[in-house]
Amino acid sequence: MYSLAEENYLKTIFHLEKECEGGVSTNAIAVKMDTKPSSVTDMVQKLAEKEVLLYKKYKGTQLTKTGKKIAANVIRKHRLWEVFLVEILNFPWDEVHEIAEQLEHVKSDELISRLDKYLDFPDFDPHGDPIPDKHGKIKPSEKKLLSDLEKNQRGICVGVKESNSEFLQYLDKRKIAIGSKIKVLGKEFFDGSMMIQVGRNQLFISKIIADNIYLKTN
Amino acid sequence: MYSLAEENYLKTIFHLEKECEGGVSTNAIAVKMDTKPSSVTDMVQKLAEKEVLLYKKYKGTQLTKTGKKIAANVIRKHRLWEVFLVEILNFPWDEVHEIAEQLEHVKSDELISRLDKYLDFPDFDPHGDPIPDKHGKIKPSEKKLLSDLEKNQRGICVGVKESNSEFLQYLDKRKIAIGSKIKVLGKEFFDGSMMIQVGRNQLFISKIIADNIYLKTN
DNA sequence: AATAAATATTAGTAGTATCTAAAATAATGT
DNA sequence: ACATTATTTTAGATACTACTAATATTTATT
Ligand SMILES: [Mn+2]
Ligand SMILES: [Mn+2]
Ligand SMILES: [Mn+2]
Ligand SMILES: [Mn+2]
Repeated sequence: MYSLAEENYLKTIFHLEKECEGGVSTNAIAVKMDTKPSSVTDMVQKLAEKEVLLYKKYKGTQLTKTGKKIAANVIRKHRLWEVFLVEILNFPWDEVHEIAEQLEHVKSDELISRLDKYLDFPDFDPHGDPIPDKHGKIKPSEKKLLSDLEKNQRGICVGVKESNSEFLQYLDKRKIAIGSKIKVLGKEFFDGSMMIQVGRNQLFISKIIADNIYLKTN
Repeated sequence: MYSLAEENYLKTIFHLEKECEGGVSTNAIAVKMDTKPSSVTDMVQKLAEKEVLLYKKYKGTQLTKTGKKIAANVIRKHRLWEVFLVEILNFPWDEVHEIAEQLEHVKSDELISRLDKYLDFPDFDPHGDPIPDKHGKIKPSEKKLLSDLEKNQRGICVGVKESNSEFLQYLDKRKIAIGSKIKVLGKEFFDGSMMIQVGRNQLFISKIIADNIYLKTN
């Protein structure tokens, strides 16, 4: 059984592996977890002994198959609980992450299995992130960043990249939600800002915003 | 904010205070928490400094008003989650306690408030125990032990005293549940064993069983 | 009241998870 | 190539929780 701290490290490394190729750095983990590099070294060495990750001094770490499975399971629990909080308890989507951070560490396979069934086996969490299956497998989904679309292209919002509260409330205010139809009306060359149409409304967004919205195009 | 360990101590002492009058002994806490008396002394001294309980060396402890409130809130969360697990996720009543032991420590008032509402503000958990309100107040309920009834008295099962899995499964097998109508057909003088009627069935139970079933009589 | 037994506390140790400060290694710029 | 900077690791300290063994206190027994 893995401790809360161990689970959080595995989860963080799992997420970082998708961005950095070939070994996650100590610093990257420290930044993401808001802790000190020395603490990361300690934990990473402990986890290496438990064989959930590979570690070579000064060279960064990679999860083993076991490590990935444990991490994916924590993420599965996190996202299922988020669905529960939004769909069943009617939380706004910007308030659920913190609570799911706690719920994801509750240990009971039976609980997650029943929760999954009760929620009717959802494939995505409220922010559009895929929910791993019980074996840790994640469906690959072809989604594009809004910032990569060109003028006159259109798509449906399927997720967000960052999901901090301020950003999600920004989207709420502008009626951008999962499922919204978005069309690029114009795109500035030099700063990547855009004029877009969301439903009937037209609005202007910066590249930073466009970099954090995922669309499915057809 | 109180740690998981602290919350468990407060909860345990809260429960023990109802039985032992005038100070809960270190040993009693140790037995109930399956730990060593020396560990209890350590923790109790720490909690005394935080002023959630009163402690005099060799004299046992008593919760302060603050301590009682914290404990009651943990119990409130525990029991609400048990209702959720049984009523919503259809867990059998003998499997929910362990999971609720973990869920009770999730910190979010908003979560509990919404869960309470979603469950339609239940007054009792699946074992018949009262759910404290958000101020920590518990409705006093007049319930009697089955073992205190005499021949020909009758009542409705409203709860159980012990709720370990074996006992609850024993009750399941004999179709004794919350809401069951029970009548005492006969009672042995020397060992307190009874012949009872549950619905249409007659069955024989030992005093130990009768000591753990609560009835409401009218 | 003296002795024995039960109960409770203290002292010292250990495991977990963090931190700061110092030292080691790697990467970068001239 | 060498100096500077950034990154990473180690050493040593702290907080938390629980343990064992030794000591102190209370309670029960004769
Ligand atoms: Mn989240
Ligand atoms: Mn977490
Ligand atoms: Mn319970
Ligand atoms: Mn607990």
